[in-house]
Parts: sequence; structure tokens; C-alpha cells
Amino acid sequence: MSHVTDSFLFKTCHHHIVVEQFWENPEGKSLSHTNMNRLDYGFNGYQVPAMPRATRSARRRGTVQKRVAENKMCAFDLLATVAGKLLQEESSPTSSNTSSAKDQCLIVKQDAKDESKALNVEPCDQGSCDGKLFVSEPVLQAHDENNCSKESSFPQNDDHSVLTSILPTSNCSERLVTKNIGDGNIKNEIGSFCSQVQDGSSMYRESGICKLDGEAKTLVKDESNNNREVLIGTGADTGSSEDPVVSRGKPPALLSSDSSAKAPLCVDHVPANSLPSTRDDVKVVSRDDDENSSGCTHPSIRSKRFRQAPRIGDRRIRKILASKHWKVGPKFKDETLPNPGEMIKPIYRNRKDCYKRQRSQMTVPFKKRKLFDRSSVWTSDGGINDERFFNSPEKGIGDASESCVKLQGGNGTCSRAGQNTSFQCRDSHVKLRIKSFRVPELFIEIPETATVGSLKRTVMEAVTAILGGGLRIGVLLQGKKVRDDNITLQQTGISHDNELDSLGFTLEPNPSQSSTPLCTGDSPHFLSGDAPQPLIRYSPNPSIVDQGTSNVSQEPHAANLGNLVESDHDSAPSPTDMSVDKSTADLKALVHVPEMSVDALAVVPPPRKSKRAEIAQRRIRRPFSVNEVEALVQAVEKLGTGRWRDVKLRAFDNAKHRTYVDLKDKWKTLVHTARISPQQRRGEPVPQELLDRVLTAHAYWSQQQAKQQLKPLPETCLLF
DNA sequence: CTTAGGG
DNA sequence: CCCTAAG
Repeated sequence: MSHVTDSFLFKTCHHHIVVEQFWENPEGKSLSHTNMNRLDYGFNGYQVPAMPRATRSARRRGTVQKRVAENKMCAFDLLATVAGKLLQEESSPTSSNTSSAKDQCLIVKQDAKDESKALNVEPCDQGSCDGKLFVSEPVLQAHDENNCSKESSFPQNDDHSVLTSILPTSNCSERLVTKNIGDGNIKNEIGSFCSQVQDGSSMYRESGICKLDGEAKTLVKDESNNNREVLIGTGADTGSSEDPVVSRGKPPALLSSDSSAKAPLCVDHVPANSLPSTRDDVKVVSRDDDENSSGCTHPSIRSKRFRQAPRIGDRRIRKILASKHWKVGPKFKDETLPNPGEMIKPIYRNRKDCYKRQRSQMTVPFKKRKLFDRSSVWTSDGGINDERFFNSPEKGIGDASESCVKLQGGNGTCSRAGQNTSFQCRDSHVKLRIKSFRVPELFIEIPETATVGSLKRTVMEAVTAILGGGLRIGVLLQGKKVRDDNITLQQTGISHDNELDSLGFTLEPNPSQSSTPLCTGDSPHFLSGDAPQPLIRYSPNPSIVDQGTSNVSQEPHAANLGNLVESDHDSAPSPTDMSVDKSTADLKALVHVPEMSVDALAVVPPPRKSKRAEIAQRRIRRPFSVNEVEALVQAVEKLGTGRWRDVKLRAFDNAKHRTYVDLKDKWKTLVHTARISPQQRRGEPVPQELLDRVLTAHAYWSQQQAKQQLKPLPETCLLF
């Protein structure tokens, strides 16, 4: 049988969807790590069978750590499935037994062409009731300690449930509550669910954060024409006027509900004693994110933990599931703004870091793709936290060229942005819709010989740097900047019945941050500019400017061959690259792309990154040239095969694109190449002489290594 | 961050 | 080249 350890209630206007997370535990024994991978999800009685597979290495290792994470990732899959099943259920004439309220809400998958496959919940002509489908992880949003703490700080109730999200809506009293059950220690790892809700004829936007690993999840919601509040809190909602709905266990299939939503939505069908392994579950799950947090099993602790959740500077790379199964709206993580000091940390220090970061960002659960953890505007950790409010990709994009921020006034929306603008969204609320932010002007400096791909990357880095470097939100009223943060909206004239067209927001580099070099050493530099439209110069590799390649020694055994290896300036990986004498002039070429960058970057979110390639750009392949091989061989001959860092420093210190891992890998392939017949070799032929040296050196150092293992010998280099 | 290896 | 486990 399965133990439901967590359940989620998705309540739309008329439907309740319960998603359960439970551990399969046939024997009823306590769970062990060996069956961690049995974490499954179910909903409305369905159990989602196919869960993501563990990573290869995970399987190989027989560990299941990753599995949990991946299962988490699958939460969204689950949701998609839920929607699909529900749809079937509701559309299937044979299954009309479920709910009287069926057909009141239609949950459909978005058209296939939308890669994100967001779920669309469309209320069927229920004008007075916006359909909603919202799922949130029982995680306390770290944000808004300043703004919403009052509303969101609810005492926890006795059963230790952690109320994490409440979405009261005026019309339907819809709310979503996620809760941990069991002893309250269970950590639900399901990420927040993002969905779009179509609100009748009104515009709608909704996006959520899909974050994993137990980190804060965010839900961004915006509805038009409805006065709504979005509260995100923790603890039981005992103080709220509307009782949160807490679900637990396997609920009956679909429940219909009226708009009062006060009655328990789901009955707990799981006997308390059937959750003996809760603790185990907790431990297990906690392990998953032990990387950056201790296993916070107690609700209260958890709350705390999430409050201090991952900062931008967190070294940990967040894994965010690409919007494969749902629409990951551009949304900002609910994190508090990092301290200025912390923000610097993540900034690339050098090229190496840059691309390392790039690489690391490509990982995401299924395919291990990492989004730029702080780079992505759309998932930003960045400084725009307080503006968790975005448009769906489809509609906001085109407006990029428009004014800084497109606001949509009107009577319906009480968005977060609005809340932030007017804290107490109670009486005269200002409803704002920020369609897009204008990103500060960027200037890119990149060699003419650079590839388009590198240009993209450069721009990306620049944008990333800006966003990550600390942003401020500027408020423009009638084109004039409102500098006084303490003045009320009313005083400024920003009132609900005002023309919000005159209101604008801008993203401004934080003065204290903007002057920080993006990549100390050889990367982009910020030139702090004037606040609103600062000029940011982004130049890739200033430091390599002086390093020509023209004097690459042709003498294989010349001293210090290593330093002759040209440094990389991210140009196309041309075999002739090394010998081509392009340097200073090229490198200094300044390419202005203000128009492009401004317009393009002003789009929030960015155009759908259909191909994750954009996100997960694999480093371009750069075949080793003979010169490089020469340098490598020489270095290895000298240093041995176990000191790749030294080899790198010695021979490739200027080749930023060659990491010690690369060198190690190259050596590996060289050894292999040397052993195979010349006919089988591919690519630029490596002189046999070099290959011979490779074998010789390899043999020698292998022997040395073997000897060392027996009895540490003084470092002697007998051969050289 | 480095190494060492598998993929 | 990527990804990870280990150290």
C-alpha cells in the first residue's frame, strides 16, 4: 500500500484536484533509501505510474538521491497528467459519474506546439468565477517579509500542517492550500505549478516559479478584472477570514464545491497510523537537498529555512526544470533580495567561471538542464523580486519596444505588483499590469570574428550580469522619475482611478553594483552610468587583447610552449584560428547593439526558448590544434598525468576555454588515438611524433603512479 | 575546486 | 565535451 505523505489540493472554481505524493511501501515497513525511488504521485485516486528515471549515473551508482529530485521534477508532469486525466474523465461520456460539477471547468493541455505544455484551465462561461488551477508547494515564500509578512504569517495549526499558499479570490473564494500531513515533517518537494487561467474575456496572465530542491516556489498570479489578493504565507490560515482548505489523503474523486469553499475539500482517508514511515520519508527527502540546507523537518524550522532560502549568490546551482511540461512564466523567485555583498559573488570572475557557469546552468533534471540560476530574467533571482508579475510569453513580447513598462490599468487586477505598489490592497487598490520591463541599455564589445553564438552568449552574460548585479525598480510617473520611496501612491497621483499609462517601471542597475566588473579579469565591465539608462559596456576579453598568436613558436621544444597557446576569445573554433593573426584590432572592435539589446531584452519574458539549446548551450567544440597538443604533451611529460590543474596553468593558462578537465580529456583521447591505427584516427592528424611521446609519457607516469601507491617516492623526474 | 572516470 | 563522485 501506499502512504500518502503529502497531498495537494488544486481547487478550481468547481473542481478539486488532489494530488498526492506518497511512498510506495508494499510491506508497510519503514522506508529505506533503497526504495526512495518509489516516491510516486497520485491524484484523485490515480497514481501516476511513470516517474522519471534517475540519471544514468544515479542508476549506475545505485543511489536514489537524484530520484527524489527527479520525482519532484515530475510533479509538473503529474499535473499535466492530472489535467489530461481529468479532461478525459470529464469529456468521457462513460465517466460521468464523477462530479456534478464536471464540465464546469475544462482543463486542457495547451496545444502541442507550445512546448511548455502549460495547463490551461478554462472556466466554462463562469464569468463570475475565474477558473483557477494553482498548485503550490508547501513552501514558504521567502519574499515579502517586508510587504506581506503580516498577512502571511499565520500561526501553524496543531497538526503541524504548513499552510503555504493561500489564494483567496474575491469572487469564488478560491484558494489553494498545500499542506504537509503526517507529522508535519514531510517535505513536499513538488514544485509549484504554473498554469494559465483564462479569465473569460479578460486578459490573464499567470506564471509560476518552477523551482526545485525544496527551495522556495513562487506563484505569480495575475488576474484581470478581479479584485484579488494573493497571499503567500505559512502556517495555518487561522487568522484569515476564509478558511484555507486543506486536503489530505486520498480524496474522493472530484469534488464539487460552491464558491464558499469552506467545507473541507478532502477527507483524509489515510489513517494516521498508516503513516508510520513518515519520518523516514522525511529523512529521505531531506537528503535530496542537503546540499544547501539541513534537513529541516520541523515546520517551524522549515519556515525559517525557506525564509532564508537561497540567495542569488548561492553557490548551489539551482536546477530548474525547463518549461517542458508547463509554462514557466517569467517569474521571479520569491526570494528576498540578496545583500549587496552577496550579489557580487555570483558574478563571473573570469572567463572560465563564465563558461563554467554556463555549463552548470544547463542542467535540469530530466536532461539535466540548468537554467542560469540568476541570469534568467524569467526565472530571475534577481533584483526584481518585488515585481513578480509578468505576462505570458505570447503576449508580452511584442510590446518590447514599447515604453519602459506597459501598465494595464483598469479595474480588475490587483496584482502583486499592485500590491507592492500599494501595500494594503484593501480599499483603493491600484491595479497594475506590468507588461514588460525595459532593460538598461547595453553595449556589447565583441570581436568581429566572434560567432553569432558567442554574441548571443555575450549578450546573455551581459543581461545576466545586469539582472544579477542588483537591480532597482524605478518608478516613472508622467515620464518623471519618482525618487521618494516614502511617498504614497496617492500622493504621487497613482491611484486606482488614475491613468496608469503614465506610470512606468524601469529596471535600473543598482548603483552599488553596477560598477562591479562582471568578470574580474577578462570579462565584461560595467560602467556605471546614469541611473535610468545607464550605458553598460560589455567587453568579453579585455585581457587577451595583448596576446597575439602571431609568435607561436614553431619549435616544438621551445621553452614555455605553453604560454604560446593562444588564449581564447570565443571566436569560432576555426582550426586556423591559432595561426591567424588577429588581435588587438579585432578584439577591440566595438559592436554596438543598443537597439537590439534594448528591444530584445526589454522583453520579459524572453521569447520562448523553444530549443533548450538556448538554455543549455553546450560549449562549442574546439578541436585541439597541433600546437595545443604539443603544449599539452610537453606539460604532461613534465608534470605527469595527475596534475591537470598544473598542466593547465603551465601550458594553457591563457587559453581560457581549456579547462583542466578538457586537458585531461584531451590527454585521454590522445592516449587512445596513439594506440589506434592511423586509419582510425579522425580530425586533424596529430604528428606521430607527438603521439609517440604521448604513449611514452603516459607509460612513464602510469608507472610512477603505480609506484607511488606502493611507496611514496621523492618527486623525481627521471625521464626529463 | 580538483581528480578521475564513465558516458 | 558533459556529468559526477570523491577527496
